[in-house]
Order: sequence, then C-alpha cells, then structure tokens
Amino acid sequence: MESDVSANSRLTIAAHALTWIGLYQRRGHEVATSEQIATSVNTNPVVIRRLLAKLSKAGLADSRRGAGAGWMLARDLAAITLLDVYQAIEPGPVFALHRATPDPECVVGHGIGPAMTAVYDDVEAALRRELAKTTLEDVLRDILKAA
Amino acid sequence: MESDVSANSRLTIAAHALTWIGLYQRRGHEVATSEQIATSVNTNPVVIRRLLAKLSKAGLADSRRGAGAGWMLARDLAAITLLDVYQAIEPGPVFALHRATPDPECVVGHGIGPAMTAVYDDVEAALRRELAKTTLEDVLRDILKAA
DNA sequence: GTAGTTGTAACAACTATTGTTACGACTGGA
DNA sequence: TCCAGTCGTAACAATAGTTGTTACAACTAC
Repeated sequence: MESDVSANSRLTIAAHALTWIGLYQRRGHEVATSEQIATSVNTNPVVIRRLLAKLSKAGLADSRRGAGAGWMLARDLAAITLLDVYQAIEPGPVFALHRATPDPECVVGHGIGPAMTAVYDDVEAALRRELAKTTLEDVLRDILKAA
Repeated sequence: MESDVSANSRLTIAAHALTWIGLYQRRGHEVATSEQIATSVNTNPVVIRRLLAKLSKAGLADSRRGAGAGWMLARDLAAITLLDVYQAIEPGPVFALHRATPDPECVVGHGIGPAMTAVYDDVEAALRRELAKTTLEDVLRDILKAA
C-alpha cells in the first residue's frame, strides 16, 4: 500500500531523455530518435515522444520530422534546470485539499482550506527552489563521474 | 489529465481531524468521535478512523474504546508539526525513478538513477524542513483569525 | 516516390485513493 | 450481566492517474 508504484516517474524519464540527447549530440550526432532514447530508458518510444512533445512546447527540445528525423536540444544542458523540466511536464500539486467541501458551518471546516493552501504554497516554492539548483549539466557530470 | 484529482489529500484530512479534536477538547469535551469529525470533514467515519489509526501509531492521537469512546490528542497542538503528521501517514516518495530498469550498458542509463536519487533526497529534505515550520497550533490560529 | 520518423489518438493493464458496508472487539453504565 | 455506542479493520466498488502498446496519418530527406 505504501509502495506508491504509481508516483510520477516523468521527471526522471524527461531528465534521462534530455541528458541522453545532450550526450549524443556532444558525440557528434545531429539528432536522436525516440527509438534510441527508449532503448536507454527501457520503455516504449511513444512514451518518449509524448514526453518530448511537452518538453518541446516548453522550449527545451526541438524535433525534426521526415526521413532522418529525430530530436535535439533547444538549449545547452547547462541552461536547463530540473525546475525547467518539472514545469514543462505540468506536474499536479504535491498535496490536495479535501475532495468534498468540508462543512462550512464548522469553524475548522470553513478555515482549514485557506490555512493549508498557504502552507502548501510555501512547500511547493521550496521544492521549486531546490529543483532550480541542479542543471542537466550537473546531472550529466554526476553520471560521468560515477562511470 | 493535469487536474490530478487523485493527489493525496491525506495530509489535509489528518491536519483537519487533529485540529478539530484539539479545538473540541479546548471547549471542554473529553473525546471526539469519528462520526463528529467526519461531519466536519465531509467524508465517511471509516476514512477518519483509518487515518487516526495511523496517527495513533505515530503517537499523535489516542483512542478510547467501548461506550463513550472516541479520540483525543496525545500531545498539545503546539507540539505537533505538519512534518509529524506527514511522516505519520507514511507518504510515498514525491518522485519515482524508472518503473523498468534502464539500460545498464548505456552510460546514462547506468548513472541516472543514483544522480536523480541524490537530487530527490535533497528535495524531500527541503519539503520536510518546510513542513516542520508549521505546527497545528499555527494552523488553528490561522483558522480562528480568518473566522 | 519511398523509407523513416514524428505526432497523436485509442485502448488496456495496473495501481492508488476514497467511499461504503459489514461486523467483531471492546467497555461504561443500567 | 447485558446492552448500547464506538473503535478497528477487512472487503469491495468507483474513479482516476500512469504507463505501455498498437495503429496510422503527416511529414520530409534522399
């Protein structure tokens, strides 16, 4: 019950994909295909294309269509933070309020929503500040250092 | 798709329940029943009992069984932080790694897990630091101030 | 043209969350 | 001693999010 298998792995996959493209381009290739990326990530190419579509809308990646098509970075790895990636994949809120409106006649039921919202806003801000500290260049450096 | 209706509302409900018990006790009552709390939260009493069972195991609440039974706080509201509540409900990780192991032959596939884990650890630490800043006494004060 | 790839819809499998019913366990008071 | 009220918890349904998969139209370098 607590294993939470369904927690978002999208940030992980998106960072993986972008880092892979970045390294591939540094090795002299122009574009990377969703098939190649999917092999490294160990998933289906459509999963990669779906994610990269969002990253493309956010201005982090670009695609080329037709024959010899594929993906490339829109910015250098050093200019992409994990916060950029996080926002690109449009994450839902970390915490939710009540599913059903609590009793408005009750003092607590009436005031708990705004009170918790204020806290949750601060928490998400802290989370974003932390994600902004790391660039994909940092991630790649970590990866190469450990290899 | 992005609305994330299924995000955890457990922290909200748990904070609501404990704050309600605290206020109820300050008004001279000994114990609060899951039925009363459920009315304020606008949910089923079993949902409240399930949550309070976890809070009880964590030492935040106590229950009395038999006739005239119900729930009471194990500590004052001022001595319970939202971090205490968060840990009591055993939240899953905010971010997940890959569902399927990425390609270990690939440099990125091999090193991305540890690299992202380090970041995620920092993010969760920041989240916990933020939650630790607020006590249920603070939450109650906010609620009463807005009323 | 044609081959190769993207973009995206559609659907299935799996899981988490929440709500609900049911019922045994427990205990204060008649 | 019995009983009424409440907890503790199992079991199941409804809903929805995530991921994997197939399919196919759109596009373009050669």
